Amino acid sequence: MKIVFMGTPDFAVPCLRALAGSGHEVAAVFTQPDKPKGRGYKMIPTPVKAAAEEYGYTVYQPLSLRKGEDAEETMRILKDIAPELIVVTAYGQILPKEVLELPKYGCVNIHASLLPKYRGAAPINWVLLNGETETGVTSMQMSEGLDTGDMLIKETVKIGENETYEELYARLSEIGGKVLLETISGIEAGSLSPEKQDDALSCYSPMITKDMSALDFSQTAKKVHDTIRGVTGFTMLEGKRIKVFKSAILDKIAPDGAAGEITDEKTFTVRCGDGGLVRFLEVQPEGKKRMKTEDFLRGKKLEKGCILG
RNA sequence: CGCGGUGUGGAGCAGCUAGGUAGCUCGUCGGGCUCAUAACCCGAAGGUCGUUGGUUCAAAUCCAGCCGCCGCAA
Repeated sequence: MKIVFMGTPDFAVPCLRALAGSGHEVAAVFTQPDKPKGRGYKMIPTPVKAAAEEYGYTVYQPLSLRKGEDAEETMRILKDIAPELIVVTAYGQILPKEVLELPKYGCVNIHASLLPKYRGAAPINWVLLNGETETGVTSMQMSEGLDTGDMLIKETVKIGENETYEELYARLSEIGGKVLLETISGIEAGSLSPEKQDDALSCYSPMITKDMSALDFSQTAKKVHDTIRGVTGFTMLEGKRIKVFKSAILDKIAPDGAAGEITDEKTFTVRCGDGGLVRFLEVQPEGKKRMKTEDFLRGKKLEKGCILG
C-alpha cells in the first residue's frame, strides 16, 4: 500500500520502522521542523527525521498543515503523491479536513492509551501519575476532533508497580508498531469493525509542565512514587537540585517524623505525608550524570533527619 | 555568542580558595577467619589527575584555548 507517514518523537520511530520492514511503500515522511534545542541552541533533527533518512525516505517539515504557504504547499505535495493511507503517530499537528479526506482509506492514528481514556498529548505520563494498573495502544480512524475517531484495534498491557515513564514509553511504542501493521492489514482485508468512542468515558491528558515534577513530600508515598514514575521527580538536597528517576515504596510505615525527612541515610529513603516511605533507586544530582543510588551514596554522605524540598 | 556545573585508578567522590608525598567509600585480585555469607581481618594490583599550550625551581592545584558529559532555560 502507498503510505505517507507523519510523526515526530521517539515514540513514532518504531511505527516507521515497522512500516519500513513491512513491504508497504512509504512515499513520504512528515515531521515537525527542526528546532534549536539544548545547550548552545544546536539544531537537532527530530527522531523520526533521523530514522527516515536511514531508509532514504523523502522528509517534509512544514511549519503548519492548516494555514500559510506551507499548508498550501503540503496539500499540493500530498495530492501529487496520492497516498492510499496516511499514518499519524505523535506528529504534533492537527490535520485539516482536506488532509483527512485525501487518501482512499483516510488517516489512521496510533495512540498510546486505551481510548477513550487519556486522549491528548501526554497519555503515558498521566496514566502513571494517576496510578493506573493497565494501559495500552489504540489505533483509530482519524476524525476532526482530538483523538476522537472510531477505534480499530486495541491492545492492553499491565503496568508494573515500579515501571517508569521511560520503560512504559518504550514498551508502548513497540506495541504501536505492531498494532499499526495489524491495522493496515485489517484495512486492506476489510476485516476491521470500527467502534465509536463513548465520550462519556473519555478524559484528556494535557501536556505536562516542569512544575509537575517537583516532589511534594506532604502527599502520600503512593503519590510521590507515581510522580517520579510519571514525570521524573526532582527535589532540593542541601540547596542543590536532584532528579529522581526511579523509586520504590517500602512496606513499612514511619508514623512519626516530618514530611521529606530522610529516614535512612544508607538507602536514601524518605518519609512522605502519610508516613509511607519512598526509597530512591536512581538519581541525578545537578551537574552530574544519572546514577544508581548506591553509586551516589558512595561519594555523598547523607545525614539522617535531613529534610528534602 | 542564553545561564551554570563537571571531567582525578573499574564505580561514586575528596583534594584545587592560600602550588611541592595521589586520599576516601566501594569494586577487583591474593590470603586469613567462619558451619556459612553480600559479614569481618590482612595484603596487593590498578591513575598520562579530559586534552593542548602558558606561568613556575615545581602544576591535579594558577592562566588561556579545545574536547566530552550534565543541570537550568528555551
